[in-house]
Amino acid sequence: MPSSAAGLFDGRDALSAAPLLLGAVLRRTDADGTVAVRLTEVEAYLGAQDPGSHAFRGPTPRNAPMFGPPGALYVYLSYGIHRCGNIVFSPDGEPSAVLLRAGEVVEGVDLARRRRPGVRADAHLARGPGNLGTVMGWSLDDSGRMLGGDLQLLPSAPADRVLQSPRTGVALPGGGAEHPWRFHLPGEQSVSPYRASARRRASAR
DNA sequence: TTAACGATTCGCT
DNA sequence: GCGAATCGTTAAA
Repeated sequence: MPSSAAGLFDGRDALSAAPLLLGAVLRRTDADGTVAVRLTEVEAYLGAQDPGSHAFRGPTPRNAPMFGPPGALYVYLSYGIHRCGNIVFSPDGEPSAVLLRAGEVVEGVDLARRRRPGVRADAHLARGPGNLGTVMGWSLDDSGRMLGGDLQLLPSAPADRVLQSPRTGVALPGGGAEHPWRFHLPGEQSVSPYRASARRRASAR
């Protein structure tokens, strides 16, 4: 892992690390080229005490990286289609990860546009976790991979202003106002609009 | 083996 | 702003 990011993982869980990731740049290089994204929106997920987390019910083949060492990537398939990426934190071996929800493409805009045909505004290229995954070119093979090499996290100075709100799309108890674990930068075009989960919307009626 | 359910997105109104 | 599409993952039978 890059030495510059190492301190970020020392004894920190996803909840305390999430706001620090805002403004950081994630940079991935593969056969197609390089794309880098400046993170503008993230969400924290914990373990046994967080019913909204994939790790809540213990390890499974899919969420195994969340139970592994910090500094790994956890990629999962959402709705059978979208690849969403997380960065794993795990103080004391507790599963903990930060979902990368949105960002601004700061390098490789051409490649990002090619990966998202039909998108008009560049600010929308990496808006939403599935879309961010698409421009980054995640594959399920990236799940469990450690940061480093062709996958770099470049930390930034802490943002001077961070907004906090309930997590998007999480239906279970602890996903809504009880745990406002979504963090984003103010005034960013790339931040995805908040949306309650389908289940929560239905039950709210 | 089977059925239910999304840490979502996009197109249409 | 609303609603359907879509298929892997999970838990239960």
